[in-house]
Amino acid sequence: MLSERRLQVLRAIVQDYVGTEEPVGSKALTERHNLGVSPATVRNDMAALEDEGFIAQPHTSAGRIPTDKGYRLFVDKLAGVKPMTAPERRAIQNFLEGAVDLDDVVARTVRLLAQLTRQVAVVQYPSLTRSTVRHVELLSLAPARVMLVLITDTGRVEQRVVDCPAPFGEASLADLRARLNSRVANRRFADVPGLVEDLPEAFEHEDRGTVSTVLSTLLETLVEENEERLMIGGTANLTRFGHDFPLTIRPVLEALEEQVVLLKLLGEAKDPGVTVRIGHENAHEGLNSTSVVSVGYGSGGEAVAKLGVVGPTRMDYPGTMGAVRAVARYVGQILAES
Amino acid sequence: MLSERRLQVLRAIVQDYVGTEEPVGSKALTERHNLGVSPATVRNDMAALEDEGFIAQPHTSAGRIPTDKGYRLFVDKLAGVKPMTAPERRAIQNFLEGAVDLDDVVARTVRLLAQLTRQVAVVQYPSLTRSTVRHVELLSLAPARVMLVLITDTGRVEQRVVDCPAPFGEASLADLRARLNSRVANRRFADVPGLVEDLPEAFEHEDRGTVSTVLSTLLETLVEENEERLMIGGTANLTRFGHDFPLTIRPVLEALEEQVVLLKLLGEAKDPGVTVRIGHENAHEGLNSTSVVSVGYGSGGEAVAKLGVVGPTRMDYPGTMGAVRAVARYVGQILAES
DNA sequence: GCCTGGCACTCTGCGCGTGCGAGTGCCAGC
DNA sequence: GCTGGCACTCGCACGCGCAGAGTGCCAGGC
Repeated sequence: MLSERRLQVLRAIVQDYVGTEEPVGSKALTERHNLGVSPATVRNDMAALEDEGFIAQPHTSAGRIPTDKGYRLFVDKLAGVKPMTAPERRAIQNFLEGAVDLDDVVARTVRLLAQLTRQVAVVQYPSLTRSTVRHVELLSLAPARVMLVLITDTGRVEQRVVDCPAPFGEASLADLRARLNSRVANRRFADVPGLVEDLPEAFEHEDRGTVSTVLSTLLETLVEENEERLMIGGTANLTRFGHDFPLTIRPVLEALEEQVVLLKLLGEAKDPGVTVRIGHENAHEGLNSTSVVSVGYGSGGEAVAKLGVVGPTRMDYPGTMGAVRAVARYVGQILAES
Repeated sequence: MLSERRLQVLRAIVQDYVGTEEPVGSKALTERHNLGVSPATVRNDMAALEDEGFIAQPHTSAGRIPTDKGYRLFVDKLAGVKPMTAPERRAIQNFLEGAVDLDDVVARTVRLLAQLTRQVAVVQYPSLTRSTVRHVELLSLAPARVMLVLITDTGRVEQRVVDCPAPFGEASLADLRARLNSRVANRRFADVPGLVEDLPEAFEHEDRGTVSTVLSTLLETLVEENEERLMIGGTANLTRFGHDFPLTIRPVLEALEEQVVLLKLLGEAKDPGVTVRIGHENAHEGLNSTSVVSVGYGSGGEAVAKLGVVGPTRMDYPGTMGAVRAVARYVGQILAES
C-alpha cells in the first residue's frame, strides 16, 4: 500500500503535468506544492511510484509523467468532481434554453460541452427504445404508399416511407392510425412490439397485408441500430493535443468518424454517475491515448442517452467531470420541459 | 497572352505538384511530360509564368508551385471534369440506395463524398424554403399546447411545440389541420406566407389567437436561419494536408465547426454547374489555403441544397469535380424517388 | 528569333559533434 | 526515515559543413 505522502506526490504530479504538459521533476514538485519534504525524498517516492507503475519517465533523466494506471488512481481516489460555479451554471442554462427543437438542443449541447471542456464533445440523441411514444402519424402519399412518422416524448421524430402490398383507403388509414395511437401512446418503445402484435386481425382481410407491412416497418425503425444517432463537435480542440501531431490526431479523427465506435464507447459506461475511461481502457486502438468522460442524461429520472467528451489522457479530470455532469443535468431538464 | 506551350507547362506543373506534393523543377518536368523542349526552355517559360503570377517559388533555388491564380487558370482553361467510371457510378448508386430516411441519405452522401475524394465532405440538408410542403400535422399535447410537424417533399421533417394563448379543442384542431393542408400541400414553402395570411378569419373569435400563434410559429420555422442544417465528414482526411500541421489544420477545423461559415461558402456558388473557389477566393481566413468544390443538387430539375468538399488548394480538381458532380446527380435521383 | 547546353550561384535539408541543463540515483550523515 | 551532496546520463539546441537540386544567365546554333 502506498503511504499518504506518496499519494500526495502522485496527485501533485498529475496536477502539474496536466497544467504544464511537461514531465515534472522532483525539484519543481517541492517548489510548487509544499509537501514539507526535500526533493531527495520525493525522488524516493517517485521511484516507488514508478515501480508500482503509476508514473513513468519518457526517457532517462527526464521528469515523470503519469501512466494510465496513475490517472486511474487519481480519478478514483485522489480527486473529486469539481462542481461548476454559479455563473457557469447560469451560462449553461441560458445557452440551452434558447433551443427550438431537439436537433437544436443536441447541437447546442455539443457546442457547450466543447467550449466548457475545450475538448471534443459527443452527444447521443435520446434513444428510441428507451423513450415513450408521443404519437404515431400515418400519411397517405399515394394509394399504395404511406409515410409513417413517429414522435417521442423527447421530441425526436423519425419517419419512413412504406410501400404497401395493396392500395389502402383513407378510411382504413384513419382506423389504423386511431387504433395504433390508442395502443401505443405514452408507452415505452420497448413495449410496442407486444402491444401491436394482434392488430392486423382487427382489419378486413384485404388490408391485413398492408397493416402488417406498416407495423413491421414501425418495429424495424425501433430496433434498427442506426436509430442511435449522435453529434460531435469541438474537433478543433484536437489541435491542442500534443506537439507530435499527425500521428496522434489521425486515429482519433478516424475513430470519431466511426459512429459505431463512439456509440460503443458511450454505451459501455454502465455506472449511473460520470464514467471515465482512460487510455488503454478504451477498446478502440485509435483512442488509446485519449480518455473518455461520459454520463447518461434523460428527461426523467432515467437515462435515455449518453453524452461525454473525448480528450487527451492528460486532461483536467475534476473539471471535465464537473462540466459533463452539469451539462447532462441541464439537458435533462430542458428535455423534460418540452 | 501566354503561348500554348506555356499553358502546357503550367498544366504540367499543376499535375506534378498535385501528384508529388513537392515543388517541381524544370528538369523533372521535361522528363515526365514530353514537351519536346529542353529544361532551359522550360525555365524561361517558368520565369514568364512567375512574372504573371501563376506560379511561385517557396524559396530561391527550389522548384515552382502553382499560386491560387495558377490553379484558377488551370481549372478554367486547362482541365476538364473527369467523369466517373462506370463501376464508380454503380458503387455510388448502390451505396446511396440503401438509405432509409433523409438523415440516412445525407449521412451516406457525406461518407461517400469523403471516401471518393479523400477530402472533407459537406452536405447541406435540402432547404426548407426551396422545397414543397408534403403535409402539415398538428397534434394536441395538452389543452393549450400543440405540436406542429412539417414534412417536405424531400423527406425532411421539422417539428415545433407551440404554447397557445387559449385552450384549443380537438375539433378546432382538426379543422385547422384540414384547412392548412388544403391550402399549402404541394406548394412551395416560399409561397406559404401568402397562402395562410387570412386563415385566422375563418375561425371563431376565441380560437383566432391560437390559430395566429400556430401560423406564426410555422412561418418562423420556414425563415429561421438555422433551417439550414448540414453534415460534415471525412475530417480525418485533413491529416493528409501538409507536413506543417497544427498551423494549417487548426483554422480549417475551426471554420468547419462554424456552420454559418460553411453555409455561406456553399451559398456563394451561384453557378448551376460545379463551382470551385480557390484559396484566397474564400472569404473566410481559415480557409485561405483550401479550395471548395461545390454544386447544387435537387430532387427535380431545381437545386434544393448544395454539397461539396473542402480540401487543400493542391487537390486533384478534375477528379474532385467529377466526383462531386456525380454524387450530386445520384442524390437528386434518390430524393426524387422517395 | 527562339531554342539549347554549359556554368556559376544560391539555398535548403541533413548528418554530425559539442556543450548545456535538467533530472536522476545513490550514498553517507543526521 | 529524511536530507544534502555528488557523479552520471540523456535529450536538445546550436553551429558547421556538405551534398543536391534548381535556378538565371550567357554564348552559340538551327
